[in-house]
Amino acid sequence: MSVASQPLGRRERNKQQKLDRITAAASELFAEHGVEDVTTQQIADKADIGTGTLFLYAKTKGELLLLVQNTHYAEALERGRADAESVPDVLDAVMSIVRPIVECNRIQVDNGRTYLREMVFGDPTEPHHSEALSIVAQTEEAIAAVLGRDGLVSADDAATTAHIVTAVMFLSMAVSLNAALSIETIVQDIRTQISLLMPR
Amino acid sequence: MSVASQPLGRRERNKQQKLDRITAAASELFAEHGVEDVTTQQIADKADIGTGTLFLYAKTKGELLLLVQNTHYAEALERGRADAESVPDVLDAVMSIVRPIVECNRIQVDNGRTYLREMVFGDPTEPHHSEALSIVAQTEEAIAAVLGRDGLVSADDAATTAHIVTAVMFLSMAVSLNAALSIETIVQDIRTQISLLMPR
DNA sequence: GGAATAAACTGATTAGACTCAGTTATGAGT
DNA sequence: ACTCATAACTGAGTCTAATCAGTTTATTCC
Repeated sequence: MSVASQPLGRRERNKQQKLDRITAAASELFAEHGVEDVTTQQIADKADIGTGTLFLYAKTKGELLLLVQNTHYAEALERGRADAESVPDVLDAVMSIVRPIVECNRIQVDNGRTYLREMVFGDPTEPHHSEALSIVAQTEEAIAAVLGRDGLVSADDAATTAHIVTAVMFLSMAVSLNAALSIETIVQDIRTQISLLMPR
Repeated sequence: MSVASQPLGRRERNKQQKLDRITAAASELFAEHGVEDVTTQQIADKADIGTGTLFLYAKTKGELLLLVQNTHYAEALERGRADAESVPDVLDAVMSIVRPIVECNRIQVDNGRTYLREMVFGDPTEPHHSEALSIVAQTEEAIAAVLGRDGLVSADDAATTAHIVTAVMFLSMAVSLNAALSIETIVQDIRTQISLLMPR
């Protein structure tokens, strides 16, 4: 075998496998019971690792949720970004980025809201948190790109507007009072707000 | 003594005194050490009540913080509302409502951020939480009033815009990445965003 | 005054996230 | 092959918010 074919020793491989088992275990348990009703002990047991080991891979339970949900969020963003390209109206195009994110976030309302809570209030120096922030930044870039594509607004204004759009979207999904609302209602609520932000 | 002069029996008076002692104890301890570094036990001890009694007056530690901070927030709103009247420019007037709220929220950054967290994610059926929501609603009304005072925007649009303003304000104050920023920087950040919302 | 009823109170106990002192596995140097 | 150093792991233990079965205190009604 070539020198580069096995750059990972047993140690690195074990670590990767453990992380995979943790991700799978947390993912399944969170999806089935909701974050609140799953203990870190259950996750450790299902991943077949010690209690303490879990916290070497994610410093808090919240980080564990970020780890699990980031992938879904990133995929939703990708879908929306693709959709937006073929939508002529700017507001509609922005909404085609927003919609998949809301849908993804609302697959399980509690998990979605807790995910947002962790993003806003969690520790940004933790790896999974900073990955989440990077996806948010990408979301704002995608929205800014749509806003700026007709040359009607400056790049600066597009970026600021995109930031407002994510703020509106986050709060609509997060607030307790909206917890019981349907995806459609939330999307409509967001649309009403950002329609006031469109270039006039 | 007249029949009406003592409408409160001993029971009601005791309850009120206890609530006062709890509010005072929590207020002092939170202000001195920050919510995170104060245990509910310390608050109960300082208020001279049993551990369990505390939770008859506030169902969670978060509710206790809402109880303490609501008063300050309401006062800040009142100050801002008064200031705004004498400011001719609409954007400046909105900012004179925003500024005292930010200042009040940032007296102790951790407490301010935790307060916002409780408002967004807490249980709206709890009394202190619902009071907080009522102050938010009043904030939006005050901002909407300023936005609509020149007759440039419809009442509906003013209300929606005011809602966006509070969303922007909340997130600017809440996000971990802004935790270290000065009041001035936060205010400027909010101003930049809401300037794009002004009637054009 | 003295039951009877209900509201308010209490602290020992529980549950669950997270820590840390001690152990084990891996890889590097010889 | 055999140290030695270090990274990774472990689960018993800690800390603290929150609960609840049992107790005290106030009020009502005779």
